[in-house]
Amino acid sequence: MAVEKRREREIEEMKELILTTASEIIATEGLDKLSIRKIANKIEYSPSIIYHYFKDKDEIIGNVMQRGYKKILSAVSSAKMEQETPIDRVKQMTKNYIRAALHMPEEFMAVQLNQSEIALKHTASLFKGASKEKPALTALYQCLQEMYAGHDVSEDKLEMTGQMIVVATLGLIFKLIIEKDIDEEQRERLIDFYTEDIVLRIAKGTHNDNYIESLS
Amino acid sequence: MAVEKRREREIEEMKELILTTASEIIATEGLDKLSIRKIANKIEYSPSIIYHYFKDKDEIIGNVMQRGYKKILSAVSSAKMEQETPIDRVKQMTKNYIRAALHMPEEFMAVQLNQSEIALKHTASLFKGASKEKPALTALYQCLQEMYAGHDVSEDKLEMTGQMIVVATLGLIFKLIIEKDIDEEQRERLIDFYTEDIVLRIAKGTHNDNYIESLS
DNA sequence: TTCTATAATTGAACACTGTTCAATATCAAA
DNA sequence: TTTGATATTGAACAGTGTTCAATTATAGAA
Repeated sequence: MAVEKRREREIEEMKELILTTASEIIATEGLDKLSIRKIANKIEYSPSIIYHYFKDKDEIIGNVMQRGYKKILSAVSSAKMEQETPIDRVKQMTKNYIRAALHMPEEFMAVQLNQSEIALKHTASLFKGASKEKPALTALYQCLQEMYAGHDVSEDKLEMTGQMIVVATLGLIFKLIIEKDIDEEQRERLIDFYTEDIVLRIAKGTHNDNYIESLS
Repeated sequence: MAVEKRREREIEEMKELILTTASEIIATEGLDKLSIRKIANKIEYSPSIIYHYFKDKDEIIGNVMQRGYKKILSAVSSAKMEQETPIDRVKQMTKNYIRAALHMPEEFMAVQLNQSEIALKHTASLFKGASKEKPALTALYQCLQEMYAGHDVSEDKLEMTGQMIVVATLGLIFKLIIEKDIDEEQRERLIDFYTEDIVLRIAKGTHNDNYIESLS
């Protein structure tokens, strides 16, 4: 019986070894340079063995992505408590999200572009009612609800607004990742302009103009 | 001499044949299923011959993408004249851009994600001063300039605002393409909400609040 | 028309890829 | 020590992009 526990642990360790090795390759050489044989070489096993621990390459990629993405999500949610007003929380969350994504560009792009089941569990969704299920959206949605508490704004519009912030942020991150040779100063200016200004423009739109004034 | 002209034409026809075949495969089976051998089979030539007309696979993909993207750009610029006010032109341009992109999702994604030289010539850029060089940005930039003609808005902020609209639009398109099983109604609602509402929220932010009022 | 130089086209090969599977090695339990 | 399970391997298959020497076709000169 004790032996079974050890085996289980060994299996977990082997999976871990494969995943971290894959992670290393992705980080240093890029996702497109990741191959089963390259992983096998690094861990000094034959390529075949990998298929005893993972169904296929996609499952490995999926797992690596999931891990990376969890880090990003935790970076976002850590902002929830730090800031006082919902507006500041939205700002902070967005900023954290962008920073975290730019720290793991390969993983981030892969998770977002991969429509595999494992990825869909973690990425934001545009489906109606998604705000209540997707972790990336719930926090944002709650902030918006706080902002407009007591004001006559339909739940529908509120959700769409949240989705638009997510979508716009994704677009900015994508562009910043793709255009990697953009100079540091311009990059910072854009991130700042986006988080300090654009996000608010989007968020503050969901109401009558008087309420805009009261928020600024 | 006349023979040279014919040869030139034949080379052009062969290139055309390769590109349209590649285009077909991409449209029906997806970019990841495109292979040199598959193109060769379809045009009933040996795979090697393709390398006499194109440097490598990337050059073929680049050319296919360029063509697709030109269609999208022309769809955008066709809106320039139709609408009266700059606001309506921005709306129309954005709508056209989204629609055109969704009609050729594979090409669009590939152009945007491919950071090859051929792609960089056509995609929007976040570089400072890019608005004056990139076709996707110039039209938008001009509308914004019109909107704020005579008002005290720095050129810098105007450009960044334009870039933010582009970036946000890209994000929406990406998400709509990736989440392909979203239902038609929600898709339309989102596109409408974005073009009719969000774009304006972003665009109208570049000024004092009084000017906002006068624009609505 | 025949010969020659040039360009088009091919087939075979190389070095990769993901994946499968029968054969082998390892090791715990009987 | 033998048995049974499982971990591990090597070889193979079918696919990929790409190169290159050998072949074929063709246009212009003799």
